Parts: sequence; C-alpha cells; structure tokens
Amino acid sequence: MPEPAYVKIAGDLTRQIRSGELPPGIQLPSLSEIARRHGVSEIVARKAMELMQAQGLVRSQPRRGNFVAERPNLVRVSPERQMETAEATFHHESDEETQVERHTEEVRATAELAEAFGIALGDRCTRVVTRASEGGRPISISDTYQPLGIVGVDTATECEERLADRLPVPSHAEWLRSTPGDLVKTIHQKFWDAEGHLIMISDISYPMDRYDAFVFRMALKRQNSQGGSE
Amino acid sequence: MPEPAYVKIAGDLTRQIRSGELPPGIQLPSLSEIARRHGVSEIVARKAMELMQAQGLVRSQPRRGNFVAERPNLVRVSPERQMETAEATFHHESDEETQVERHTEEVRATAELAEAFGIALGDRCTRVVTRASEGGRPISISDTYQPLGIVGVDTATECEERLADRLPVPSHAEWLRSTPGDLVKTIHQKFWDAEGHLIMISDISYPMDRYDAFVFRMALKRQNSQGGSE
DNA sequence: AAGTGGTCTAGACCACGTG
DNA sequence: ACGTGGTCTAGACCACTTG
Repeated sequence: MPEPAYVKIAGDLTRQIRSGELPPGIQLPSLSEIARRHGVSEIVARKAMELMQAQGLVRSQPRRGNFVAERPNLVRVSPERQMETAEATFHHESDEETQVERHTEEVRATAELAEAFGIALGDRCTRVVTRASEGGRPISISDTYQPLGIVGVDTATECEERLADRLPVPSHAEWLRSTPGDLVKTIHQKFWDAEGHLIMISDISYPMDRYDAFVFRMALKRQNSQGGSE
Repeated sequence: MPEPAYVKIAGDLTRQIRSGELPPGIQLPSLSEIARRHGVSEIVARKAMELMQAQGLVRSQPRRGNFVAERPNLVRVSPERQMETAEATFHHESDEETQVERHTEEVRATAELAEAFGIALGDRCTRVVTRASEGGRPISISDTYQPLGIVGVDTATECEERLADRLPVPSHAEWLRSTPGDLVKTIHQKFWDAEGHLIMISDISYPMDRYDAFVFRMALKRQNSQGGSE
C-alpha cells in the first residue's frame, strides 16, 4: 500500500529540481550515495533515476554520473518552429552556443519515398541530415527527404507531426549518444503544399531530457459538432 | 559492445507482436518463462518488459501477467477528435463496447482557474470528470473545467494541446489502475473562442499502452520564412 | 496450492572517465 | 587507482489471481 521506495526517492529529487535546489545541468549524487542516504540498495536508487529519466528530468552519462536536464522546463511548440530555421529555433530556446551541421546528398527513392511523394521508384530525392548540439551536448538529429528540385517548406500550407517514443535508429542513437535500450522522442513530419502534394518528410529524434513537453496549436474548423474532451 | 540481453529480448518480442504472431490482448509468457527461454535471469526479462511498456507495446497487470496492447497501432489524431464527443471518438477507434461515464459538479475557482479564465477567485466553475473504458479496461480519464454557463467547445476556434509523460495524479492513477511508479501520457488542453477568451481547460490521462503515437495536423500560416526541420 | 508480477537485497564484473 | 553507471545473477518476501 505505501508508495515504493524508488518512487519516494524520485519524488524527493524531483522536488529539489523543481524548486531550484538542484539547478539545471548539475550532477546528482551518485547511485551509491543516494542509496546510502535513503537507506536502500543501489538497485532502488537506480530505479528512481530511471523513473526520472523517463520523464526527461535527468540525463544519465555512463561512467560520469546522472545530471539534471539542462532545461527542465523547455517546451517544443508547433507549428511556430516550422516557420523558422533550425538555427533560429534553437537560438530562441537557448542562450548557450548552438551548433547546427547539415549534410546534403542525393538519393534514389525507396518504395516508401516513392509512394509518399507520388514519384517513381528510384527517382532522385534530396536527403538532408541535420545535427544540432548545444554546449557540446547533442540535442537533435533529423533525416529530411524531398523530391529533387524542392527545397525547404516555403510553399507548404499543411503540416502533420506524429510523436512517439521509440528506440532510435542506429544513426540517431550514435549522434545522441544514447545508451542501448534508451528511448528517444521521435517526430515524423509531413508537409503538403496548397495543391495537396507532399513536399517533404522528416524524421527527427530528441533525447528524452531535451523537452519537458510538446505543445501543438491548432485552429478548429467548425462543422456540426458537440465537442468535448476525453 | 554487443547489445544487452534485455534489448535483444524486447526486440524479439516486439517483432513477434508487429508480425501478428503475438496478437493484441494476448498474454505474454511469464517473466520466469522468458528468462528460462533466453537463458537469463528473471531480472533481465523484467527489464525487457519495462522497455516494451515504455513504448506502449505491453501492459503489465500485477499478479496476472503481461499482455500485448489491445491496439498496438492505434493513433490519436488532433484536432479531428476535438470535433466530436468522447463517445464518438472511441466508437471510431474501437469495435469493442466502450463505456463513457461523466460526473459533473460545480466548483469554486482556484487561483489557477481564476487566472486562466479571467474570473475572480472563488467564482463558480463547472467541473466534468469523464472516465472511459473499453471491454472493462480503463482507457482514459479527464478533468475538464469551464466557467459557469459555458458548455462544450462549440464556440471554440483555437485549441492547444500539451503532451507530456507524467506520474498521474492519484485520481487518474486509480481509474487507470496504474502501478505506483507507472507513467501515463498526459494532455493538457486549452480551448479559446473567436474573441480570444479561454473557455475550457482539460487534463487528460491515457495509459502508456493506449496509443502508439500522437498525430497533430496543423495549418501553416505564411510569414517571411525559410522553414526547415530539425 | 501454484503461479504471477512488484519490490528489494547483496553481491558481481565490465568499460570508461577522472584525478 | 578509484569512482561511476550499465549489466547481470541468485536469491527473497509480499499480495493477489487463478485453478
């Protein structure tokens, strides 16, 4: 009936983080230290840390320690961010130095890409890999595809984002330096132009500790409706 | 260097689920059975199960077993769902019998509610608690607040949803029968009318295994922009 | 009575980062 | 050399469900 020890420990630490007692970026006590303080075994302390990781409050660095997330209250807002470059977005979010690097290459449309864009299998597409880091820490990586000749989303009028928690693909895991078994926040984006043509798709991964929440703002098109929440 | 045993086990099971070999709702082998089959200790099997739980593929019922999620590919789409009642939404999502129960009461505005709605502290508000279940399994619970006199979101033209993974509040945890330490998907909704007045806020919780992903469809308002992904 | 998952203990080895 | 987190073992007790 009482709450488990690891929930209590996580709650204690969460309170200290939210109150500012444990500021962003600081190293938490080691697992053995937490275990000692709370009079439990190290496994329990680890479980508490895993719970906080899943909430994005803590980032674990193997052989270094556990650290409070750099921006425990940072929120990712859509579609505001679609209206600006990655550089501008991260510049707004951050005061630390942000690095964005891009690699562009031409690829042949896979079956999936061909169907999405309504082009032929093997048609040429542009692939852009964008890696962003802040203060040396990786904060995002994305894989973007467009039919050859279309660049950017200036002509897009509609956008869809699909948010899920997934094991990262190896290339994303490597950049984000995630430990095997660590989940990441993934966003699959699609952009359409006014004619209804899909002009870009993108797969983005964020470390769990990057954002506290994901916000989406939408206009409601009136129909017959009662509306409600659930 | 090699991937940990628990990742491999989770991958094996995930493949069996995605391929349909392990159909939705079925009970997985017990932890001791999984451990035996893979030649590892039970702790490792449990860790694999936790990884799958975090992805929403598996639901764990204490003292019963682990079960494949009922709808491993179900997606929650916004804002479509805001246009219809909870009953209609769940009816579309499901062929099983869905139960929705509502409790309405009048409450006094807390400081938070008063500020949100632009009313005075202690002013009367409507609170609606909505609980939904499907085939006896709880699938959502929400707490909705509106200023007295406003019912529903028929007049809403804008909507915001804030998605995060959180420890549930006790009332939500109880309905969802979540184990202490289990996270839930939370959505904090806000609705505004054409005059820019906030007319409804709602806190919704879903079990981790309810949805595979959350989809948001948004119109892009053109400005000066370069656009891009990150 | 047997089986199950949840919690917890008390160890162990490894690889790597830091001093 | 030491501390760290990641992985793993081999047990234990509890509370509850199922047969």
